Amino acid sequence: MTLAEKAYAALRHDIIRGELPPGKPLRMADLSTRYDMGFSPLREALNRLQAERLVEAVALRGFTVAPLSLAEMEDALRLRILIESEALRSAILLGGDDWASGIVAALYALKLQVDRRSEGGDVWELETRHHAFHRALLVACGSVWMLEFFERLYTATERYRIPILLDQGAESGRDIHAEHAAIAEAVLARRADDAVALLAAHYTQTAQAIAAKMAVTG
Amino acid sequence: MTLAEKAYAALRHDIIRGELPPGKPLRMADLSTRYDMGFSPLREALNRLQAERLVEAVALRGFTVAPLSLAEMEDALRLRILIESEALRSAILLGGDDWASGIVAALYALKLQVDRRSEGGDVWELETRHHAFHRALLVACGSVWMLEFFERLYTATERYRIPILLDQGAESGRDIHAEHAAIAEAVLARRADDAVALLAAHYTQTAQAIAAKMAVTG
DNA sequence: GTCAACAGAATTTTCGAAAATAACAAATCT
DNA sequence: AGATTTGTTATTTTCGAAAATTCTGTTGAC
Repeated sequence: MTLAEKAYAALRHDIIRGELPPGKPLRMADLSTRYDMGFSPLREALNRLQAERLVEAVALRGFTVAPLSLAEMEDALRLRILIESEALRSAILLGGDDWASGIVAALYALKLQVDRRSEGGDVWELETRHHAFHRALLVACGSVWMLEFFERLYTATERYRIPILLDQGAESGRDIHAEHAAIAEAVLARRADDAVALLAAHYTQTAQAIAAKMAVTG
Repeated sequence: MTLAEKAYAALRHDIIRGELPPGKPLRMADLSTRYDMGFSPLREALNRLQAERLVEAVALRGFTVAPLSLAEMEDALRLRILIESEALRSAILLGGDDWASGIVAALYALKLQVDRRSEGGDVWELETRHHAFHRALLVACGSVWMLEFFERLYTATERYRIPILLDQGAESGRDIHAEHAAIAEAVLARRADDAVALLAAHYTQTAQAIAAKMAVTG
């Protein structure tokens, strides 16, 4: 693994997790000491992240962490529903046994980590498995572009979900596992309309929870 | 404008236009002489293009121009229909006078260049105006993510359309201007269903023309 | 008191060379 | 003869410094 790839992974991680907060200027000198490498691999990583809209760049004035806004979050979630609905229908049509068992496995792994949460389970591992579950639903859709946009939008919305995720107690009465299980059940039974409706509802509720949170914390 | 931005624009241009053909290895030394600059700005540009899937990178083995495939083209055009249909409906709902007159202007500018084509009009200018027309249709959709994905997919499909565009004679009996005019008319009359159907048909025909061309030329 | 111009500092951008790695060819061993 | 190792070359990757640019604080004029 080259340094540039390490820099990319590390910066991406720190931005998504909120360790580098939105709007923060990313000075080359600071990054160089923080990640212990020269300018070149950092610049490469920052340019890739710029293309992904995780950082913004102004010529000769450097990079900053991309800002967050309620409007962008709602926009991204709306597009997630559009694209993932289509992808899910395709996957239900095209998916084979590997796909189906992958969903079962991902759901089970997610559940294990969900149950560990109250006793201090790693919240980032939970997030990783959540991502894996949603990807498992769509992976058989047969469209590389849909999967790419899924990843892009998931990353974008993940940044908004972090505050909720870190806020252990405030679950706002949702039973997340039940939602996931219901989606998985409908998908595995190949009830496309049900599955899409459940998935859309899942995201709409997420959007509302985020909006409520952002209204409080600013 | 920094050198890195120049490098990005030049490389992007040359790849999309096919001057750097699919699969071609992009050696740093060659690029350095070709564009007359050092490695650093080139690497930055290549990294951004990698994130846009216009070039592929393998660690320690350099960059190559991303390949083309019929399957990817059909995938991209299918997604264009999905996303642009939704964007077009939004734009028809939200668009004001600026948007509407922008469409009229873009269509007119496009027509001017189309008419110059038989007498050796610049084909790249034609392509620029074609892009501008399709963007003008959607620009009022109110979703930055949709517009971003539109640009991504337009760029991806543009590479496939180049052979057809350069092939002056072979028009396969389509009246492209009539198709654009019909779309614009339906959009301006706010007949969303008609407009979406016409746009989808426009793309489907394009996909077929590309597929036919690729079957011949390989 | 406000605005413009100017120096100095801070920062990014670019270059050229050194280091690291992979691909290739030749030589040695089984 | 075939396979494995060794050395050479080509290429990418990284670093550190120089160049270019922007920002900041101060001075001077109106």
